Amino acid sequence: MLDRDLKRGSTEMLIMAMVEDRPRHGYEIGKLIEQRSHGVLQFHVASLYPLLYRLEKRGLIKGRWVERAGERRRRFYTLTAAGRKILAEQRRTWKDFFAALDLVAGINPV
Amino acid sequence: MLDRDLKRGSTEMLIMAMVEDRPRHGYEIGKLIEQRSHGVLQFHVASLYPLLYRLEKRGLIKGRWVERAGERRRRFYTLTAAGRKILAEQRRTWKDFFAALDLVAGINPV
DNA sequence: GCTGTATATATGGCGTAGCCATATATGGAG
DNA sequence: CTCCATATATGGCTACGCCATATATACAGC
Repeated sequence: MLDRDLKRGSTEMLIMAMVEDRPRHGYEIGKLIEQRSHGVLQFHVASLYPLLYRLEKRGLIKGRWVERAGERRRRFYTLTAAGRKILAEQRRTWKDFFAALDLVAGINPV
Repeated sequence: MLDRDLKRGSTEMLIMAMVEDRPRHGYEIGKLIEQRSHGVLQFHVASLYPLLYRLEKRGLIKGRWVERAGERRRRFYTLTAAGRKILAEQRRTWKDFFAALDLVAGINPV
């Protein structure tokens, strides 16, 4: 099993969770996920940006370009109302999935 | 996100967990996972059998045909020593992954 | 005898998520 | 002048799990 298989389907939730409370740009999102998970979860750029475009296209996040003098342009994303709904659903789905996994395969030690 | 993406990488662990304590045949494994997870986890036959072959080829489970009068032939699988080791690793990996997911995206309610 | 359902295994082809590799560009440290 | 962190972009690949379909037997109901 490869690490990328583990992550399948969790990436959208992670991204959305990062822009839940305030706008963030792509690079920041990637770094933050890595930091907060103590390196367990890492985002490769080739996954990160296409994911952001996909989420925006589906109306779950909304991006806007911000250009400041002496800074490279950055695109900041915020969670939309639709995104908030889907995020809640995905949290629930993952929780249920893990509970089921524990029930069948016994993940948590007794 | 499709359900099949969630499951990626968990299928091997589930199969191995089912043959951890005693031999079971493919069909039984599939049904048992479905039952024990209350329908949350389902195995499609087109995933189940190739997975069993793959695990056997890698030496993680060992199968043997059992034929009894008035019964269709069935292949019973048991976990090998190598399988036991990998199963422990995968349990740990999933536990860590979920902990990280919770840390970053907040799966469990406060 | 016929039909339908549960049991049981088998496999070719498909979609797609996340990655590899690579590209472009800028600011600051040394 | 070089190197690194920052910041975004994309063509092509791999591999997992699924769809669809196939074969075969036991048993219940009529």
